[in-house]
Amino acid sequence: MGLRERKKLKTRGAIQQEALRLFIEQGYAETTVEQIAEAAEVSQSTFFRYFPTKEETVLYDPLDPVLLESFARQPAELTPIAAIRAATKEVFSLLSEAEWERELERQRLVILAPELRSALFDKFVDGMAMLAEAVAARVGRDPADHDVKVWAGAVIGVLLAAMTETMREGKDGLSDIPGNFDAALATLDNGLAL
Amino acid sequence: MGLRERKKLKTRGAIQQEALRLFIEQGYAETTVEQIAEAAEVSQSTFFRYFPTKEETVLYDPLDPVLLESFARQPAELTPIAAIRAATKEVFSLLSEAEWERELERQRLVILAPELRSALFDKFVDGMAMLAEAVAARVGRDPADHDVKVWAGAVIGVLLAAMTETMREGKDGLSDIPGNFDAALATLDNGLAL
DNA sequence: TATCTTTTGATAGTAACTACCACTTTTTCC
DNA sequence: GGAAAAAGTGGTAGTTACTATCAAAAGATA
Repeated sequence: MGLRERKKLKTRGAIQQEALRLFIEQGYAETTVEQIAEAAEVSQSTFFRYFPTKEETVLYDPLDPVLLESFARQPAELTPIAAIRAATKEVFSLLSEAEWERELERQRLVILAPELRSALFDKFVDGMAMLAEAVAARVGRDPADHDVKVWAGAVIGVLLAAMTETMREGKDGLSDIPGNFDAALATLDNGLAL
Repeated sequence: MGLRERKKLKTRGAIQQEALRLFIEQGYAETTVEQIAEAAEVSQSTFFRYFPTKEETVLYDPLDPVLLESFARQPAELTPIAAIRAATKEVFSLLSEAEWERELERQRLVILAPELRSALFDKFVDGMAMLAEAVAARVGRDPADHDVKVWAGAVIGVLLAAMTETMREGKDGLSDIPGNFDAALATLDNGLAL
């Protein structure tokens, strides 16, 4: 890996880290891009070269691809939903204490700042498409298949429900999205009796 | 109703109408608030007094409350999902040709403009909460009940899937969100077999 | 008519984001 | 190793959504 690429990774990391720090300290809306750029020791121009919007500094989730890969590796006997649950469990258990803290903090930020929450939409749509593709490969169907799409939609919807549930609790430091997500998936897998 | 109130309704309507017209003609991002204000013959200050953001001129959906009310009136024998399907069918059949056109146009706008799509998130979250409340009343459970929330999440997720499916088709003038939604709900009601 | 309240428009400002250009740093090729 | 090409950086000058403030106009009330 050339020097140029290493430098890029470093600046990207620095910007994101300083952004998160400032958001936590002062709040999202109260932090300007100017401040972030200054703290990361780059110009505003550079900031916008690395992140198309201020939102993206928080919204980028490095865990997504890891989760998908783990999902693909789960044994074939499991139902698709059981495979999701196993994958999330595996990935989160691999996280170090510090990474776990950082991830929870990020999720808290996303949930608490209304501007960020609304920007989440596109992430959900993208996630749904990726999920549809992954499960299609798993059960040997077309990703464009109607049932596959509906299934992915339902799973993403359940994730949304878990998020908002966490949101409502979230006065204190709990905010256990993964746990709530797992419970919700279990319910969905059991047939959604009402 | 006093003159003051009538005037307010009129300005509100004028702003929204001119906004939609301009968005369709020139695109959402290409239309400035200044243009809308000018077309509606008000100042920018007044614009922002009526609509907190530019987005809100498109995002307000007058059909939501009507749908909920219809849902509550559906016969008790129907499963909750069957009740949703019956309600949407009823409400859309009540629309005049012109209203239907206008509603489709609005939905097309929301789907096509990325800025608007991301602003949809809060609408979905709100919709999910309202749906949870409605279905809780219907089956005699607590709206905070875990199963109820998961169910509402799944339904909203399925709606999301129907929307994106429509989005992908949507090169031509089709864009039949209600139809796709109905089909997706049918699948969900049959147990999401994969 | 006189006064009190609401609505309006004008002005000035902030902050996110874009376009452009000159300058420096890294890579590539001889 | 050095020159040319490519990529990355910072600065400046915009545009636009949105906020704050205030004086003038219009409507309600008596």
